[in-house]
Amino acid sequence: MLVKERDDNQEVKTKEQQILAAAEQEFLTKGYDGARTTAIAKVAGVTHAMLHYYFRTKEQLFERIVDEKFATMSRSMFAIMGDPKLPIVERIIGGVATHFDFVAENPLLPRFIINEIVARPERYEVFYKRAGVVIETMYRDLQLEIDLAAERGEMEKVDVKMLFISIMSMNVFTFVAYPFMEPLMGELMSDRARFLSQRKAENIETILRRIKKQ
Amino acid sequence: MLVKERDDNQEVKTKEQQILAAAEQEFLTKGYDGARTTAIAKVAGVTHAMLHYYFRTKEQLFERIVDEKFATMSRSMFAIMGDPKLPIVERIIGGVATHFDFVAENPLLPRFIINEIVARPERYEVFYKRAGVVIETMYRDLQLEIDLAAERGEMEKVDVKMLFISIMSMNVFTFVAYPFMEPLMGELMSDRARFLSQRKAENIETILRRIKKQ
DNA sequence: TATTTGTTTAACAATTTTGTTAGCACAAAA
DNA sequence: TTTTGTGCTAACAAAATTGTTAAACAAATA
Repeated sequence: MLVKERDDNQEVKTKEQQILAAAEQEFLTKGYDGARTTAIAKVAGVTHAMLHYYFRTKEQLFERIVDEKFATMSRSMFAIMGDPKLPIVERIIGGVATHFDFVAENPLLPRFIINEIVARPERYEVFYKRAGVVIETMYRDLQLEIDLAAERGEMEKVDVKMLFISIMSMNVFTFVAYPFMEPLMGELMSDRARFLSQRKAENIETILRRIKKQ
Repeated sequence: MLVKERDDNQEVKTKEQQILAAAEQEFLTKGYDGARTTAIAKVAGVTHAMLHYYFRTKEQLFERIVDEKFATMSRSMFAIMGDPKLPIVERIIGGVATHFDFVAENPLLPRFIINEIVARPERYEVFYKRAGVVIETMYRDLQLEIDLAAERGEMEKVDVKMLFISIMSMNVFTFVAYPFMEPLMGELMSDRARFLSQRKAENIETILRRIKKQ
């Protein structure tokens, strides 16, 4: 009985899915150390024995979440690459916007990933082995395109990696530091949606000015 | 016997100081949940009963560290304000540089603070109450100065708060995301000191272009 | 020297958290 | 109808972690 149905034929989550959903919430907000399997079970609405029945250990449940989160984060980073069909400047600006939206949809992700990597770097060597090569190639291609555009006088000659770090900095910080900044910024951040749209425009403007020929 | 001395008359840390030093390291790297009082005691070279003798609870020991860290972070933020005697553009650029150096000296601080605030926001209402007012006044003054300079055509008219967020974003991200980025960036980040100096220049350049009149 | 005060340790206690197990209930298969 | 397997619960077990205490010891003080 993998998919449960109610009388009215609406699909309902299986217990396993309920546990996964609760675990995602708990791990993303509190991290591995702060998360409690009993709390996860409670939120999921099952006994904690149930949790161990399905996932055996906290560690294994955590891995399920971590794997998915790393995959999501990889996709978000590739979003910065932008649409290869566009001219380079629009491509970069489109990349900033797409990346911003990606992080906006997963605002808890960056802090979670960074904390994880600091806590147990060894664990993610596999991830880096695969990602490193892919990224290096994509960087080379993009750098080539930028250098050509720069020679044509269409933009400033910049280092792709540095540019990427700047883009990630501004987009990620917006969400990671939100809880810290919000009470300090008064009016500006009181309306979250409004602030985010302003911030997105600001990040785009900042990057645009960085790559514009002066 | 508050200050211990050795035969050779060199000063040695008291047990209390040893515990505090070890606790700072443990809490900054692992956070409250990940930290273990036994591990702190071990690093400090004392029994864990000793730790409880001096600080009674993990909570109280943590508060000692947290208070100091929040003070340090406040100072780092005021660094962005720059030197009021300088012309506004130099003042801002100087602020970026000083803030960068500040974070460089406390690379573990931002992640620690953010994690703390996410974990228990209530606890820091006091901090925000005090900081909020001070910051609001300083913002107003700076914004005034910027608006005047903009009217004189010396710089672009920008929102101070947005500018501050951009500055913090780029400077803080450099250090917070370092462990995550380093294995992805190959050559660029293999020499930490070299990378940091390049990154500092890049952050300054980015902010400079943001406020330059076009 | 005797007394007091503060420091240290070892052993223990309490609590929290994770993980296990025996067995019940129920549905599908034989 | 019996059997088999799965989902599930309650109660228990184990481990890790924090916190306490009594007593030994050392240092300062009267």
